Amino acid sequence: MTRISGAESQVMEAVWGKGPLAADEIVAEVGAPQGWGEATVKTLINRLLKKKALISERSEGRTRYRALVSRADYVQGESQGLLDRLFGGELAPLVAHYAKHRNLSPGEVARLKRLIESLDNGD
Amino acid sequence: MTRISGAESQVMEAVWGKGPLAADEIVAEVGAPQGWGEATVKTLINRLLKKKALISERSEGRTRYRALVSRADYVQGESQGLLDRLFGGELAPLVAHYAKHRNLSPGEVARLKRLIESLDNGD
DNA sequence: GGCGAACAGTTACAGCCGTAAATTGGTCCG
DNA sequence: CGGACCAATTTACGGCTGTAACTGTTCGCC
Repeated sequence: MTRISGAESQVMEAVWGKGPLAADEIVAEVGAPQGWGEATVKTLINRLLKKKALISERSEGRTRYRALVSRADYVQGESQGLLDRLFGGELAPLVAHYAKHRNLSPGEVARLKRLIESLDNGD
Repeated sequence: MTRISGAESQVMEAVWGKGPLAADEIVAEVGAPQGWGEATVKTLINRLLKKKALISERSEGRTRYRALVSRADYVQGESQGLLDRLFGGELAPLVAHYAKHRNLSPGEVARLKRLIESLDNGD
């Protein structure tokens, strides 16, 4: 339960995105883009196994790794921590900060607007 | 330029919040709440000096530490990283996620709505 | 059934981080 | 001038992280 680190999360993203993957598939998926060697990815996989974020299961002669923690939970923890540490746990200050320092594109503003509206009435 | 770590950021928050502080003031401000000894806080201060996030200046017989990096820059870097890693660099997915998993209070929704509107028309 | 290839898992190592003590160096008061 | 304080530097050490090589195991083919 030691927290998923940055590099490890790349591996998790691959598995979350594509379902259970074999080691060499994970290497192809994240090692290559990241410039990591095969050995490195293996280490990450094993650390994730050890911290029970992945489980290995053998099927049709290949070992595949399946996620044991959900992406939602992970994202939850990460963003919660950031929100709490930096913005008093509230969204509005984050959005304000982001708007001020990054120039939201009109498209993004529109998307946000629709989203907020849907939250406001209904659902 | 090595990035401000978690513990270090506590020290930075104190200085950002209260302006230049002396060592023992920082200890009182962050060491006590966090349960850190004086020595620990000293280490953090020194690491921050080394990475040029703080500078020490002597005035009226006391050495005070002043922030060299702005909170905005720090916050920027941190939240940018999170947004990029977890939400494709866009705000809307973060807001959506947060809404889904944390039940925005109506008050917060209203605040967001006003904020978005002000972004939309104007400035 | 043995051997090599493929694959799974283990060990390694340096750097950063949290936590802290010890040592050195500078200032100011008496 | 000599302590007393305070600041700064150095050293310590275990755990986590990024990065990687090495070893042990399994399975198919001869």
